[in-house]
Amino acid sequence: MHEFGAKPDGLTYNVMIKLCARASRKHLLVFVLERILEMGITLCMTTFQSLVAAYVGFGDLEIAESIVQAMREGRRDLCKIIRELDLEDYSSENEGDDDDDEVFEKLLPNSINPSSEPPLLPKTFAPNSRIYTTLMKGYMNEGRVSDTVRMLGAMRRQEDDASHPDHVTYTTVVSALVKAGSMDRARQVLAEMTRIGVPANRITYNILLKGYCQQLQIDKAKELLREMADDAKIEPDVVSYNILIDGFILIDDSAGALTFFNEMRARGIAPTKISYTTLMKAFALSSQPKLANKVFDEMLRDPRVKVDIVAWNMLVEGYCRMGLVEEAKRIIERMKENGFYPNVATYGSLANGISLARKPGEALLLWKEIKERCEVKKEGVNADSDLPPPLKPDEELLDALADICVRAAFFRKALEIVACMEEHGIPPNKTKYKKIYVEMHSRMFTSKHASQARQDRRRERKRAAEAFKFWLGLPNSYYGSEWRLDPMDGDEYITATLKERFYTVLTIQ
DNA sequence: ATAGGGTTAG
Repeated sequence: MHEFGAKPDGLTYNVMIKLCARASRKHLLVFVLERILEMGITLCMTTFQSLVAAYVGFGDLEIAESIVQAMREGRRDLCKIIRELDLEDYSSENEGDDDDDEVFEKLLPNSINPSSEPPLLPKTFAPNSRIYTTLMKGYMNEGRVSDTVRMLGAMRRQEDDASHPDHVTYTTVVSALVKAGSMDRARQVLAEMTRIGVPANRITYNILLKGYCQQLQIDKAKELLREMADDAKIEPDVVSYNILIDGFILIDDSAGALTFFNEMRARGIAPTKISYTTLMKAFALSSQPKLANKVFDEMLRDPRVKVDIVAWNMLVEGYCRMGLVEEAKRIIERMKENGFYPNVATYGSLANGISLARKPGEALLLWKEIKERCEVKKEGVNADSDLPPPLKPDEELLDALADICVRAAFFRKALEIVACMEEHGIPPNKTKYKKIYVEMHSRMFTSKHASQARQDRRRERKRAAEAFKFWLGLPNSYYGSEWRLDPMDGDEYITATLKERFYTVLTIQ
């Protein structure tokens, strides 16, 4: 920056706070503040605002609260306060990506050798309603409704006008109440807003609409939609309608969803990609993939919106819900041709479709594709940009695949998948797999009349089955008959990582 | 794409 003769200002560092937040560098936040002070840059309220928002984003309400409290008390040793709290729960484990270390060291050289005495604020800053509201959001995020409401009361009692609750503060309270399912109390807050002359806006109403939909009170939502237009003179927008359309899905009414989609367009409100995708969801979830496809085609034709991965996935989901694997695979080919790589949601839908269609062979193909994308290819990073981006599988996807493989007696693959689950910190549902195994395969390989040739062919599968039983903690050829069939034993006995374990087992014989 | 409190799809 200096090379270009440009000097960083307060805004620069507000961006940097956001950068630290996005890169999961909580412990660096305090050094942004210190850097601003060391460079003699004029501090402004937005910096404190950004800081509190960042800590709230990290879910660290202790530091967020302490900043607000220190500001209230007019303390100038804020950096020291934050540093000490930061130290208490410091762990480098979840502090971002090592590769970014150098960048941050350059941006915040003071973070490497922190000054022994953190700098003082040049003057004091009193919190304003924005900062209070940000802290309030922290309470809301943690479901602390009574703290949210108590905060509102405290703000009302403040002497300075800058700290009084405004429409955003009230909307945050409404949101907290709605999240807790307290629609009546939320309506009381809305009434209070009108009464005291802090009028609700479209966002407030949209939050309430969402609340009624979540409570499956679609009639109340429709009523409120009318009320906001007729009484409050706030025209519903595309978000309001998207919420209602989704509300119809929640009560299994795809026809109602379509009606509202059409009503929205009749009112001259342009659908967004979310509107289209939500309507597709209505048809996908009601086993009408062809209708979902029609919506998708209309979305393709609408120049105002761009089809994205979510829309493609919804299309795939529609076919997979019906177990139409071939159609789903064709869609996935098309999405690839259009430059979209399938993601966990795509593969998750497909895995469920394969399970429904009872085509375990498809699961093997899918697992092969997923496995290739799970492996982090260090060498390929700089070269071929054509490589699909690495995939982070989730529990739903891997569990669906493992389930299929266990049912189909693909034990080697099942072990690969559970190993992958452990690598990604997902606890495999051993109890479920054990149940499937016992119910479906416990009599496997027990036929005494099999020919020698057939027994030879089965050897490899049998070894895999034994390894799988070992992992499940079921009696197996390695531990013989002394093994008790106790659901807890397997978990307690086995301590090595799964990968080490089953590879060792497979090479014993 | 790039600070600044509250809402919508997978």
